[in-house]
Amino acid sequence: MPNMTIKDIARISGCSVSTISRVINDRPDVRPETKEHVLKVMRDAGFVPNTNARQLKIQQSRSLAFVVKGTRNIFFSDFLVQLQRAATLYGYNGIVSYLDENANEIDAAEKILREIKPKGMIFLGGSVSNFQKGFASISVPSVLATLVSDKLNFPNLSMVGVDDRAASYQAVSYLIQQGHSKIAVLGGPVTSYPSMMRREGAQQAMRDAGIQFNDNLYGLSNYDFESAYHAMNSLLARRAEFTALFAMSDVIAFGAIRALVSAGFRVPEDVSVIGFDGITMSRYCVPVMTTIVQPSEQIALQSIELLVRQIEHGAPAQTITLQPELQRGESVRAI
Amino acid sequence: MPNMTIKDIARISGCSVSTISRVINDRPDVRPETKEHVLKVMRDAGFVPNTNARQLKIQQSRSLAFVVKGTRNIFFSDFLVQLQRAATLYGYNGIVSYLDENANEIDAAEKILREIKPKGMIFLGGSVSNFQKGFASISVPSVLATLVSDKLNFPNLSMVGVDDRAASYQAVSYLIQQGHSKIAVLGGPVTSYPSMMRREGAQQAMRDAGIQFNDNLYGLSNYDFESAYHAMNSLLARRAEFTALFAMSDVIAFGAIRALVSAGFRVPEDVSVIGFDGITMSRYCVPVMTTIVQPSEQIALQSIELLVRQIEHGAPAQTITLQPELQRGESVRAI
DNA sequence: CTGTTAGCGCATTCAG
DNA sequence: CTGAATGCGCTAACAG
Repeated sequence: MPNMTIKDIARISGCSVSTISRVINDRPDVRPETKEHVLKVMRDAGFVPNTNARQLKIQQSRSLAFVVKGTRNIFFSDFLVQLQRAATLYGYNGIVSYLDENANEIDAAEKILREIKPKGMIFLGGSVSNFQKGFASISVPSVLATLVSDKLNFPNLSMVGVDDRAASYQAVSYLIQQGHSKIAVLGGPVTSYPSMMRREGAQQAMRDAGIQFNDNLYGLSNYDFESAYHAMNSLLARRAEFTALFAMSDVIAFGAIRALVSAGFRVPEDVSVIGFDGITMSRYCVPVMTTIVQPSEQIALQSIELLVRQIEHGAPAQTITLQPELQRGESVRAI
Repeated sequence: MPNMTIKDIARISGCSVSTISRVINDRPDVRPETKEHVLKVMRDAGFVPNTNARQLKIQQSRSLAFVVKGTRNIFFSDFLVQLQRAATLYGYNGIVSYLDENANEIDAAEKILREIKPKGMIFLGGSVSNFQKGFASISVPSVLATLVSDKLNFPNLSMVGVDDRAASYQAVSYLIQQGHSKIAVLGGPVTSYPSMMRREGAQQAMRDAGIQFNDNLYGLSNYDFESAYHAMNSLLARRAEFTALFAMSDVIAFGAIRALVSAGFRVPEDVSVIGFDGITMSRYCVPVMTTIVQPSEQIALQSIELLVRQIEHGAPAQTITLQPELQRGESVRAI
C-alpha cells in the first residue's frame, strides 16, 4: 500500500479525516491520546501526506524560490549552497531558477510565483531599474541578496549585502596606499547596480587621492572568466597604461590575470590586482588573491532569516549592510 | 487578476473548461481556430496553470530531483547548471538537494521521493557500496551521472560518465611520455568509486611503463581545495620525491599547487601537474591546467535524455561511456 | 475535542 | 470536435 491517503488512516485509526488532518498539522485541539494513536497508525502505514493536495488547498507551498541571474559567476554558486543550507535549517526548501544575464528577473519571478507559489523569493543579481519598474507587482516577501540600494523602497523587499561603493573605495584606496596611481578598472555595465556602485567607489577613491580617473582605463566585463579575459585584452590592445587593476569580482580578476600573463606581464611584479567577492579559489590560487571578501555565509543566513520573519510574522522589510573584509593576498605589490 | 484558473479562461474565451484543458495539454482533438483563440486569451490574461492541481489530478509531478554529494566540488556546480538547463529543455524542473560528503544518498533519496515525488532522480557523486546496499528499494527511473561502474546493475539505474580508469590511465601515461617517472597521486579514498578507478588507472599506467608505484607517493584528499592543500603538505612533510603529480580533480590540483608553491616549488618547472574534470577555471588559471576534460555538457544532456526516455517510454536503463579529452595546458613540462 | 462537508484547480470519462 | 460532471487528497469552516 504505497499510496495511502488520510482517508485510509482515518479508517484504520477509527477517527475522521479532519482529526487526521489536525494531527498532521500539529494542531493543539486534539486529545493527546488520539494524537498518539493516529501518529502510530501513520508511522506503521508509512503514510506521507500528499504535498500537492495540501498545497492546492492552502494555496501555497513551503518553498522559497531563488532567482539567480548570472550562472557563470562562481560567487553565486558558492552562495547558493549556503542559501540552500540555511533554508533547510528553517524548514523550507529552496528551488533554484537560473536566468540569462539579459533576462528580466521580474517577469521570471512572476512566472515562478504562479507556477510554484513559493512563500518567498530571494534574488541573486538583478538590475535595480528592473526592480523599480516592475517589483511593485509582486507581493510575496522577498530579499535582494548581495545588493543594497537606497533607490529601492518596497514594503516586501529586504536587501542584504555589503556597501558596494564603500567596499570598492576601500579596494582602490588600498591600491593607492601601496603607491599605485595608474589604476585600471574592470567591471560590469552601468546597468548593473553593483557595478555602478563599485565604479563610483573606485572613482571616488581616486579623486580623494587626487588621481585623475581615465576612462581609457575602464574595461567593460561581465562576471565570467571569458568576458574578463577579452576585456583585459582590449585594454592592452589600446595600450592602456596601468600598474594596478581593480577587478569587480574575483572571477573577473582571474580572467584578467590570465590575459595579462599571456601578454607577458607578471602579477604582481608588473601589475597589481585586487579582486572582489572572496570566493574560495581566491585563497588557493597563485598568487593568493588580494580581494574584498563578502561575508557570503552571513549574507545567506541573514537573507533567509529576514525572509522567514517576513513570511511567518509579517515583519517589515529591512536593509542589512554587512562589512566586507580586505584579504591581503599576494596579488598586490607596493611600488 | 493575478490568479486565474481555467474557469476564468473558459468564461473569457467562451469555451468550456475541458476545451481549455485540452489546449493546455496540447491534445489533438481541438479545432485549430479554437485552440488559437484560447491560446491568445491565455496569453493576454497571463494565465499559468496551477501545478498543484494538475499534479494532484494526474498523480505525478513534472520534476526531477538532483541529489548532489559534495558541495565544495566546483565541477558539480558547473554541472548542475547544465543539468537544470537540459531539464528545462525537456519540460521538467529540477530540484537540487545538497548532501554532506558523508551522508547516505540512498536514505536521502527515499526521503526526497516521499516528499516531492519526482519522476526521476539524478545522482551526482555517491558511493557505489551505498547503491549496492540500498538502491533496490528505490524504483523511480534514475541516473548516476559522472560515474560508470560495472558493479551496479539495476533495471532503473542508468549511468553516464567517462571511463575513469581509462581516463586516468591516459593522464598518467601523458606524464610518463613527458619523461616523468616519479609521479605522486592525490585523490579520494578507496570508498569513492571514481577515486578507486582513477587510482587503478594511474597505477596501471605506471606498471605498463615499468614504474614501481610507491604508496608513499599517494596522498588522500577530498574533492575540495583545502583538503588537497593539506594532503600535499603531508606529502611534502614526509619528503616524498616526485617530479609530477596526478590530481584526481582540478580543484585538488589547485589546492596542491598552492601548497607546492608555498613550499617553494614551481609548477611546472619543479613539479608538473595534471588535473581532472576540466572546469572553466582550468583554462583561465596560470599556468593553464593540463587536465582530462570531462564532457560535462554532454554528460548532463545525455543524463537527462536517458532519464526522460526511462520516464516517458519505460526505456531500460543504459550505461553510456563518453570520451574525455586531454587539455594540453602549461602545467606539465617534459623532462 | 471530534466529525461532516464543501471546495482548491484541473484532467478526464462520458455524452452529445 | 466540444461540454457537463466527477473526483484527485487535503484543509477549514461549521456543527455538534
